Amino acid sequence: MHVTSDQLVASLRGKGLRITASRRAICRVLAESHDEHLTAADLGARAEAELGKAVDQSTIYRTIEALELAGHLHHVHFGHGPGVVHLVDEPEHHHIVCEVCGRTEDIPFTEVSRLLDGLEERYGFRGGSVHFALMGTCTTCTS
Amino acid sequence: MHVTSDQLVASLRGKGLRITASRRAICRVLAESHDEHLTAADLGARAEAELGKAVDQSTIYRTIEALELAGHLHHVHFGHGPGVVHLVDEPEHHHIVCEVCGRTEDIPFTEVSRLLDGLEERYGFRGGSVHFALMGTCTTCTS
DNA sequence: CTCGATGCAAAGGTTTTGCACCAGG
DNA sequence: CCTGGTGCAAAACCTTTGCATCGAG
Repeated sequence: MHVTSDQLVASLRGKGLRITASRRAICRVLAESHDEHLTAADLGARAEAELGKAVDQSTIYRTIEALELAGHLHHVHFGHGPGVVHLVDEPEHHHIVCEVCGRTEDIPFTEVSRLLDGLEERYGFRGGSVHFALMGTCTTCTS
Repeated sequence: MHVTSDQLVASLRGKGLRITASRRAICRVLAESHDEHLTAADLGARAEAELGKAVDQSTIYRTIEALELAGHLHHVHFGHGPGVVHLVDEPEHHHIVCEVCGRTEDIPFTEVSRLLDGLEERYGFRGGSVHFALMGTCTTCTS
């Protein structure tokens, strides 16, 4: 099962952080869009819609930071432009992005773990971050 | 052998582009530092040193763009912060970056090509871009 | 009551762009 | 000459920060 808004809220509270209406809205948006990749701007817009009042961008970024520190959020770069954020429930995945059409796809982390094991042996490098997407070209655009 | 400054200049000229003292200096800097990864700022500073006069940042970026379009330059992101640029002579390589200490290393492209072949089969995705480094942790920092 | 969260505004760092002028071919 | 390159300045873009105030616990 996926992380719920309440679990996120509880986790923040457990860390001694305070829960406000804005944070609750942000958590709700994230829980509702666990399968999407939202920019800070997206997240802000949806939270404002849920809440019916403005949420400052600094609040968005600071809440993202809090959730990231709490281990609930990853933020990832898909190319140039804004970073995106998604919950770290469900199996860890990596991202591939077509540089031509911009299409993105999630791939199971196990697909890349073999490569990363090789790198560890040969280069003393434990690659584990999905912070940047893999860039390339999808077959449609390869034609 | 590595690309020379003259070859870069000739290539630009061949595309109908014009050669100025600034561009010549930029090409010379790039040819001299084929094994380094330079930010636009680095490149500008060195070009100014070679030339003994100021080169505007917009000129740097526009020349980078021209060389990239001509297929001579890759620009790569090693994490947050400025992108870096390097010539695409010599065997293609990928980059690994330790997220903790910031150490970077080049790895032969063949190390990752097996992974990418698998992705192509299973996801219809030809990964070929080295636009983003692989992020992870080096053994020193894993301890 | 205290300390964390918020909003506002401003700065930060990198890259892009508009525009008038200059100069390569 | 004509088109592309240059410098300058400003904007664009995303993110971070300082500070006074608010409000959760």
